[in-house]
Amino acid sequence: MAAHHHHEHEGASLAHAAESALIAAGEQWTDMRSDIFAVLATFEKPASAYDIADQVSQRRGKRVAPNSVYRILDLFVATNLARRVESANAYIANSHPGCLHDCIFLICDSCGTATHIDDDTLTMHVRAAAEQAGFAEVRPVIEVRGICADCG
Amino acid sequence: MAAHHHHEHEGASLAHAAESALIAAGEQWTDMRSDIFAVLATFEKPASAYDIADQVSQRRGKRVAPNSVYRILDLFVATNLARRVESANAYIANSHPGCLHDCIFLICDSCGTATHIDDDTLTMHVRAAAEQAGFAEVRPVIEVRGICADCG
DNA sequence: TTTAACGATGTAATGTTGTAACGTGCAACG
DNA sequence: CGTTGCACGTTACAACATTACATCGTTAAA
Repeated sequence: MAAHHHHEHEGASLAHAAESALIAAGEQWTDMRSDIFAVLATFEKPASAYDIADQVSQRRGKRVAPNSVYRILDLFVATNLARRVESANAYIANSHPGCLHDCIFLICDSCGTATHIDDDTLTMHVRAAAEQAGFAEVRPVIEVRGICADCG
Repeated sequence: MAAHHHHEHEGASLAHAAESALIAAGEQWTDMRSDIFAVLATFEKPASAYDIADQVSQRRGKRVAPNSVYRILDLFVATNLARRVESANAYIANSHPGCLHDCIFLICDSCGTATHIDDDTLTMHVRAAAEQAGFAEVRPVIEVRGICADCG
């Protein structure tokens, strides 16, 4: 089991880390992006683009179309500020933007919360298996559905 | 690396294996189920429920609603005759129904084909990591997106 | 033999998730 | 000043998925 330690941001600290990471990627940190990231970060569970659109609309007092949310979510995923949870069609803020590695999500079928694990040894094995099979530009999607400790 | 060997069915042999597995699970092997499985098995790539609905409709000369297809696909997934590819919102026939284990899918972003790998050592580690975190009734979703050897 | 129950499928409507195409506003730069 | 490029708005639509209820045929009890 590989240990992997790093600081987990939260609240304002996380927002600031996200801003820095986005700037570092040569992108702008606009009001809209800031709002979307802030809303995304408040969710306990993976949030759908539509959930986010609703919240951001409220916060701004003006309708924000899902479309716009998707655009920015895509950017966030591309720049590692957020992750897409494939098995939930939803997104989750990355609590340590700037730190790049594959991660493993555990999603509770009962309460919907997602917890996130890092195990680089494991993910490297997955990558290796895919590359062995001739795959390139490998992007692992490792998620585990189940019942969490609280719901069990 | 754990080796895992078993017979890979195809064509009529696969259909028969599927039938046996479904019967063994205490379910019926109806015409509709047979048709849906047959169509699913012809696809090279993961097939959406709507793709399958279209093909089955043609084959039967009568519209089959996506609804009906989803019902049967759910059954197939529950009984291990098929798998859902989460990152593609699509389904793929299980080439060895009756043989139960987690599997890893490699999906090409370019051509869409999915190849399937078994590595029980790897999947057991994923399970172990999830259980360690307090999860129960664990169901791993391990997929790798990338560019396959043919498209590379 | 009727009839009740059940499982499988049909039908229709609707909800959710995701994209495409194109328009507008604003700031940087010549 | 234009013009260029990026962010965002607006509309429409496509793709994926579920819900509720109806129908049909087989089985099993009365």
